[in-house]
Amino acid sequence: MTKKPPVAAPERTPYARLSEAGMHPILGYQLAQAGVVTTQVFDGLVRSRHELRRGEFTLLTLVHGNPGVTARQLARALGVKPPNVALWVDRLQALGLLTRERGDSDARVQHLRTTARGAALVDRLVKDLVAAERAALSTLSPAEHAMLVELLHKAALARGRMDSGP
Amino acid sequence: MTKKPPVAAPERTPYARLSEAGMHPILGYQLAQAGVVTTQVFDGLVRSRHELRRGEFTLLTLVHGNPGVTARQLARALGVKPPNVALWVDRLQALGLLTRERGDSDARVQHLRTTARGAALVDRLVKDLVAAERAALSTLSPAEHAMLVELLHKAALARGRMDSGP
DNA sequence: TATTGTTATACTCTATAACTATA
DNA sequence: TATAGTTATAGAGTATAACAATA
Repeated sequence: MTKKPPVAAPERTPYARLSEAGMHPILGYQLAQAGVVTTQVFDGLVRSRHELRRGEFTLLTLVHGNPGVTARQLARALGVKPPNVALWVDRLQALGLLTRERGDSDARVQHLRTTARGAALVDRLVKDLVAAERAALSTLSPAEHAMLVELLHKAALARGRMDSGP
Repeated sequence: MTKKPPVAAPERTPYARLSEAGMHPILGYQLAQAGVVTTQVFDGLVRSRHELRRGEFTLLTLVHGNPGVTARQLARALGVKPPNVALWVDRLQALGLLTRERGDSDARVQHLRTTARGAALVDRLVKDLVAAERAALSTLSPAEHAMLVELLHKAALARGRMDSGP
C-alpha cells in the first residue's frame, strides 16, 4: 500500500486563495465563510427590497409558523436578548406585519400573530429566498445542499442552556 | 407504495422548541443557529482567556499559514474591509504576535509574519479549539462533523467576486 | 492615475441596567 | 419575590470617506 505523504491539505480561502492552514477544520471559521454568501443573497433579495433586516425576517417567519408565540420564547429560539426582540416587534408592528395581544390568563405575556399582509409576505419571501440560495450556491449539488441544511440543524441542537439568550 | 402525508417537517428551534416552519431550509438561518454554538465555544476558550477576538484570531492563523501575506490579501480572504484589518494587525503587533515588514520590490505593501510567540500560540489554540468544538458538538458523529466542514467549505467557494471585501 | 495602507468617523447589531406591570 | 416586557444606554463589529505613500 502506498501511503500518502503528510502534506497539509491544499484547502484555500475563497477569492484570495490563501492557504486555510489550521483554520480549515474549525467549524466557526467555515460557518463565517459560508455566511458571506448567504448574507449576500439575503441582502440582495430581502434587505434591499423590503425594509427587513435578518433578525426581523426570521422573527416574522417564526411567528407565522407559531401563532401566539411570546417574545420571550422568540428570544430563546433566536439566541438573542429580549430588548432586541422588543425593537424588532415594534418595527414589524409599525409595518403592519404582525400584531401584539395581551394574554388572557397571564396579562404579562404578549401573544404575537402575523397579519394577513405579514403572512403573505413571509410566504413569498421564504420561497424566493430558498430559490435564491439554491441558485447562488452553485458549488453544491442539490443533495449536498440538503445534507448541509440537515447537518447544520443537528449541530445547532448542541446549543447549551441559556437563560434568555446567548 | 404508501405515500407520506404532506405534513410539515417537525423541525424545531434549539432550546425554545418552536416550529422552524419556513425557516428550516434557509441556509442563512441554519448557519446563524449553528453559529450560536461555535461562538460559545470560541468565547469560552479563546476570547475569555487571551485577548483575541474572532477576526484577530483568524487573521493570525492565516498569517501563520501564509508567511509574508499582505493586509489586502487578508481582507479579501476574510471578506472584510481593509481598515478593520489594519486595526487587527495593530493589536496583534502590540501583543507581540506578528510583525510588519515593507515589501522590497513594492514599498506600498506590508508583508506579515508571525513571531515565535505568535506561532506557538496559534498552534496551541487551533488544536484546543478543534478539540473543544468536537466536544461541544456532541449531536454530530465524527463523520458528520467532518462532512459538515467540507460542505461548508464548498459552499463558501460560491462567494461572488468582491473588490476588496464583502 | 491606480493601489496599499492608515486614520477618522458613522452606522448596525446586540448586550446590560433600570424600570413597569403582573403574577 | 419572580417573571414578561420595555426603555435607555453602552459596547462590539464593521462600514465609508478622506488621506498619505508608492507605483
